[in-house]
Amino acid sequence: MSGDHSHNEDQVMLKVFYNHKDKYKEREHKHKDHKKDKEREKSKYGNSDHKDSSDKKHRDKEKEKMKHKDGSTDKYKEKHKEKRKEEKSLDERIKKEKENGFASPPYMKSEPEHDFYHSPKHEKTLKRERDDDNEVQNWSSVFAVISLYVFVKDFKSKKTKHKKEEVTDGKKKAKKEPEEKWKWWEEERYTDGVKWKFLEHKGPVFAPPYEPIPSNVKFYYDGKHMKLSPGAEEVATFFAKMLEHEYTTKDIFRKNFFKDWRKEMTSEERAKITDLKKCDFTEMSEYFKAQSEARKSMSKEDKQKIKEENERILQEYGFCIMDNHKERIANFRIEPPGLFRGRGDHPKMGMLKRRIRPEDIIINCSKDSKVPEPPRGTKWKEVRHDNKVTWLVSWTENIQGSIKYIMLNPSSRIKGEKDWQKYETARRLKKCVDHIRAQYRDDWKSKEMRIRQRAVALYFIDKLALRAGNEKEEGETADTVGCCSLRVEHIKLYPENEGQEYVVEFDFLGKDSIRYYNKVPVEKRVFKNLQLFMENKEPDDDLFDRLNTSILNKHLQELMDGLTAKVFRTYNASITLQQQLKELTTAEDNIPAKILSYNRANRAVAILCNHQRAPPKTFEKSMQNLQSKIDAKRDQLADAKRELKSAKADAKVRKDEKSKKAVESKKKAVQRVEEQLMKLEVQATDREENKQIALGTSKLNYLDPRISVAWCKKWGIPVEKIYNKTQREKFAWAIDMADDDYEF
DNA sequence: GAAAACACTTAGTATTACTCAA
DNA sequence: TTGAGTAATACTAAGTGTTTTC
Repeated sequence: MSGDHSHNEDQVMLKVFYNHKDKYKEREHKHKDHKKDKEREKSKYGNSDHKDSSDKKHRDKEKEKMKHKDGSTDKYKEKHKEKRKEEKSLDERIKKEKENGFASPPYMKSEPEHDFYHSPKHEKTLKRERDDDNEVQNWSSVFAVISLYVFVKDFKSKKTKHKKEEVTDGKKKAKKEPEEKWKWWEEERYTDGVKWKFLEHKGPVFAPPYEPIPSNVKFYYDGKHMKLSPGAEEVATFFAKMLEHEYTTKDIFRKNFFKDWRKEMTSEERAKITDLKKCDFTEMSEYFKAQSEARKSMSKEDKQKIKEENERILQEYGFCIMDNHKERIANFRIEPPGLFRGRGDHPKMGMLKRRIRPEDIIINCSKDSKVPEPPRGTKWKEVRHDNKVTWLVSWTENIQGSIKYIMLNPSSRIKGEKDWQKYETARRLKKCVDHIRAQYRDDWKSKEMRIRQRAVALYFIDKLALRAGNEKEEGETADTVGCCSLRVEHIKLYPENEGQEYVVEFDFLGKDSIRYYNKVPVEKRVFKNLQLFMENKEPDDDLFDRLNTSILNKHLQELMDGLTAKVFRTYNASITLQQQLKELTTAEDNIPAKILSYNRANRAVAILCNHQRAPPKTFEKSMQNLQSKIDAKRDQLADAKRELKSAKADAKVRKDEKSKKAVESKKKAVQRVEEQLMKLEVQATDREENKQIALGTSKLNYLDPRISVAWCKKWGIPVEKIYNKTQREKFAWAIDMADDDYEF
């Protein structure tokens, strides 16, 4: 967790911040020019009392808008209006038909029958269920619908493919493109807090039971061999497996581990093993290393077998049926026992994460679904049917006492809808951000301390994309902060620094104990306020002592429906991407150069959001490799040019067709090599700039995918160059709906 | 109204799978 | 065919923000 920025990186960072600041100024300017707009906005949002009825009406209206149509998608929705009309009437028909509360489908698509996926497994289940009179009706109707309309994730299964082809052949060939994906974004959403109407799954996959190590792999205490009881041995292996890791050198880790380990020992063991330093795990560690080596060098067939088994488990447990669609589950495996690996200086690192048993598990599914079977001889803690939540399985973890969940994959409807909604909220912020900014600037002058604090904090959240900063229980987690929980010790004020006025230096550990370091010039008022907030305080006192996240969010909620601190991060990230893309993309550039521009825009966002990574272990080496490739390519280019030159000379003398052709082909060769060289150089630049910056987090969580999709469409870049397969699945909605002129 | 519980998103790292040059 | 390097995926910790409880 270094987080130490080099000078260079600081500059990059500052550059982006300055950019940001300039843009902000620009916006302010615009703001002045549009006083009328401002006035309108003001009346729209009010400025003191937000509880007046017109305001409420407005908010309700906004809410309504969000529910049914999102500004951006007007055009898009229009496209599908017709279709939906059709579907809706069907919907109603079906609703009337099924009123017994089970998985009645929202509607049925008028898809050709041959387009369905009928897994052999379903057939089986269906047959089994037919034996049960009570359920026959439910099941047959459910499956009738499912068969008509199941979202098919993977058609690769041979049987299915075969079946499908048969049917397709029997009917018209028109529907050749088979992978018809379910476009949930073309459908109505639930608006009443209901997350689903039907949910069925097979429950979690438990961690494999402990396999004792062979008796020749020994554990030594104080130099003497000691056979451990199975319970103590298992925990010992957890430590042994981590022996190479830095964790095991840390005092807290060792202390916590030892304490928990002793709890698992028999009383004899406990009496004997009193000092971790005297424990010798090396044989165990070697054994596991050898095992993983063996796994690597397994025969192809064996590897294939394992792969097939994993695939089987995935097929059985990795999917659920939610509202007539087969959806992928994200984490269907229960976390195996082990030693807790908290990040940063976590006071609980090294503690034993205990094994989760069926008795710890709460299953969530619909009443009319087939409840998953617990492993033989066990039972679930509870089975509930709560369709106001999205999780399938939950358990309480023993380190922090928090609840863990099994939920759906990001490609699922339930996650996608939420994600889409998130960006729509951010776009609504775009519409009123000028007003909000004007307001908090005004609040810097407030007579009330709490309001000034709120306004300065909000300024940081907006300008620097800081996280909200909830309070944390002391001693339970690593000491990290966000905006509202900043302490006096985390900032330094410089009336003047390196030629700039009113500079604030931030230095603190944020989420995941990643260091945030930044020097920013701020407005005089902010600076003066900060001086005031810090007066007569100790370094470990709260900077904003009259503020917390719930006060801040309550305030934001009044400014805009659905507005919270984190919306600013989404908004600023997405708007920055859009602006940077506009700024950096050059029409004349070729595709690799354009992609470099994209990555740079993405990088600007990652820097803004402080998304860091440890430089890859192989970084230097891979850079060297790339450099030697570049050198080789340069040599090749020189050769090609030489050859072209001589060919030209040759052609001048001979003046025949053959030599002219030779010149042409040499020219082309030069061009080709030049292109290759450029590609490599671009790659090197990209990689170098990316050394400590993680692009993935912002790409996945902060950047409205429609911006990227639109950019791809506009410049003719294949979307595969920007999003890999998983990302394309997650953003299928955006890829489908964004046109090249999409504006965030 | 504060604390605790809950639900869900965001985050970096470890592991695995894939790719491509030798 | 192999294995090094890289990309993708899996994993799970650590946040945010809402709801429930006391």
